[in-house]
Amino acid sequence: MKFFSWNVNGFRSVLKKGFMDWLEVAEPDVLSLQEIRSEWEEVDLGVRRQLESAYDICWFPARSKKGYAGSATLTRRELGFTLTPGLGIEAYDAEGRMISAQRGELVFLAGYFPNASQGLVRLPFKRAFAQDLAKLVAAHHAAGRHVLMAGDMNVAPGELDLARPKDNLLSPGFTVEERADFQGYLAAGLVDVLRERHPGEPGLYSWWTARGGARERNVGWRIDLFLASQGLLERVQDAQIHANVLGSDHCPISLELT
Amino acid sequence: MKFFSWNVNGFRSVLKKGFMDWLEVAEPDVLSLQEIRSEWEEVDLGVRRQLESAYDICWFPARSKKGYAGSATLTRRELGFTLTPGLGIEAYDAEGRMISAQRGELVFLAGYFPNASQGLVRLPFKRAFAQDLAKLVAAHHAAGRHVLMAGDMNVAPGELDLARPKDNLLSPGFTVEERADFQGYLAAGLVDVLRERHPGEPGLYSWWTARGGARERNVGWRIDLFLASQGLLERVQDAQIHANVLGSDHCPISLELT
DNA sequence: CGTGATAAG
DNA sequence: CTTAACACG
Repeated sequence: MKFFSWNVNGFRSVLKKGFMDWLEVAEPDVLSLQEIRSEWEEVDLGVRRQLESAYDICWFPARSKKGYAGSATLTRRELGFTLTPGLGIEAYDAEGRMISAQRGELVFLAGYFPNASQGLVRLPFKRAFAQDLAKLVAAHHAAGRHVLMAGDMNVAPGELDLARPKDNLLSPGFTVEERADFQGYLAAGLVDVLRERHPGEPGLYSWWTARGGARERNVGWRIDLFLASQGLLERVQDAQIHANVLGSDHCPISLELT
Repeated sequence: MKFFSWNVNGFRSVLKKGFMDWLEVAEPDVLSLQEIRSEWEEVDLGVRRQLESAYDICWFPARSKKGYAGSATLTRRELGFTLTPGLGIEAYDAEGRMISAQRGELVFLAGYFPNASQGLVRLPFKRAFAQDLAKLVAAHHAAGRHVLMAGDMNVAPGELDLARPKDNLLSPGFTVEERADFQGYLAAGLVDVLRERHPGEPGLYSWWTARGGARERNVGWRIDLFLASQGLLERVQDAQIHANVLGSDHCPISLELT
């Protein structure tokens, strides 16, 4: 079962840049999209029909602000996932942040984690979100469920996960607070799958600023992640960063489960 | 002496679409631009230097709102025009509407006349502007000066001056009020030069909506005009609409004076 | 630097 | 439909 996650920075934008071609090649069984920045009705009708023919779709745009944030989860129809938009917490759900997809004892919890923003003005919001999410993961574990958490987490877990750690100690996405909250996910029993499989390997990034050729020079951040319950690790076949896939300032990441 | 007027709908935009090439071919002696929508400092430095090498330039952007309206007048340096931004009436001058260029007994009064706007919300403003301008023209005439008035006047003088007069009797640019105010310019002693030279000729337009191929089908309006003092008419060599010149939703117009 | 909303035309 | 400002990332 191939899981993908991609912050598309505007679904209508990435559609113009070959998203459907990518989809045909990647063949995800489960796909989380972030920053869809559109209502489902605003998406090209042909695309909608094509996607609906193969996938169960939970399209979850922000209610709070048009064209802002939002996420979607698509699961291959035959897999029979149950899709639930939101965490049941209005502040996050109004921004279309997280979607649950459940199938048996597996919960796929994916979406667009808040950005701490310029001046860290949304750091408190982001921290509350992370802490609420860690509690939810712990609750799933307590109930005997496995969790696969994915998305644009807007935090680089460690120094290895961004090209310029020293320059970004106070930047949104690398503050001590954000990294501490990330540790909270691990404390809840999750594992950063890609880092687990590539300990010590630098240069593995999933986001590059659009300014000044950062992507060509691979001056990036690894902020798009798959975190898996420890009990799920033996089922992980593969975890990848598809840095060659263009169309957004983020690239897709994937994880394969038996 | 070749006078040109062109609503460029964003000077930086038209620069990308070959404005400088057009300038080299057209060789205006005097050029009024409307809807420059930029500060002079925002214009490409090479372009600024090139223009400054040949022209005296009065760049008159709106103070009231960034990227809105504004006009400019460029006169060939050797002609020795005196350039004065504004009419001395704050409400108009804050929007960078009109520039005077004087040389001997000739006053070139050009710029971007207000648009009555959706719902005619600015019709009162536009009427006040037109009436103040007519008074100014009359004053110049009383003082023995000739006036050449030009620009995007945002009014089609008569039924012949737009493709769909019946459909636009209540539209901004063709209301009875706007046409009455246009008559005020004629009452002040000005003549619509192009119409004077082509009485009864339809299809002479200078603006076409960007929506739905209006320009290809020549469904347009003649709202960019040269009006000349009666005493100036014997010096008029030529008056043209350059409908083939692209780059804006308006095309340039010109008038040649001996 | 790019996406999308918005105001204005 | 297009320009430009703006918010956000």
